[in-house]
Amino acid sequence: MDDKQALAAFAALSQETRLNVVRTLVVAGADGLAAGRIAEILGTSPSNISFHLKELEHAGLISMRRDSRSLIYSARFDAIGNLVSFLLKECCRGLPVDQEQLPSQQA
Amino acid sequence: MDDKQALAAFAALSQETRLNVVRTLVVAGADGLAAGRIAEILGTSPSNISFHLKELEHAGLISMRRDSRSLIYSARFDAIGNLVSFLLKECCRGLPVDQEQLPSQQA
DNA sequence: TCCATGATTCAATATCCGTTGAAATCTAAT
DNA sequence: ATTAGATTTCAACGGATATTGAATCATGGA
Repeated sequence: MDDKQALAAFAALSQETRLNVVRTLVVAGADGLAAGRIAEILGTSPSNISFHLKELEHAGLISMRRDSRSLIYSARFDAIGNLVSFLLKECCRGLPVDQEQLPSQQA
Repeated sequence: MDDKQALAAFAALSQETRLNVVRTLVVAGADGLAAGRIAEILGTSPSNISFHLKELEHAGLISMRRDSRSLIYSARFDAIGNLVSFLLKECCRGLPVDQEQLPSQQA
């Protein structure tokens, strides 16, 4: 994952509705969810959810397929995993995730 | 880490200069770096780096201390670690990060 | 074909961000 | 007290982003 992809992913996740979309799709798993169902769950309008879904898709965090009239969106677990790896590699130098295991960094 | 903190952290990391600031400070370690030095390394202006440092500090990803005339900024490894944990917990259900892609502990 | 459904696109608007340069602040040395 | 150094703050501007409602597109059933 290069910088550009990571920046796009971070931007995508920095918006409340989109973060909740990703969470919802992660829970939904490989089956995914129709756009309208996501809008319903998150309590937003069709056009608004469509806007945010497009942003997430463009950032590579979710993918879409058509099933009859519905457009089904699902989480791209590989992309999310790559983002975690990016954070660890580029920003933590591979230090362990758990707070207790980190050397105390006072500043 | 709650949603608000995570959203702020993602927003902070979604900008190229700020991502590079974090990387630079992670490499610098606990000693940190003066604002002017960071600006120098990243090739940007004092006022610009000040703006971005404030954003990162507000997001909780870096912290500041004064040393004489210089303001020394350093990475908050705990916060970065918490963000990784958040991503894994909330967005991956703790699952699928390719272990082989994780960086090994570097000297 | 005609209609209903599911979703996207468009246009308008308001707000938020990032950049720039000048002015102000804060600290230390003379 | 004056000056220089390090950094922040301010105001202005342009560009990006989020929201809304109406219009449009695509699909499938009667």
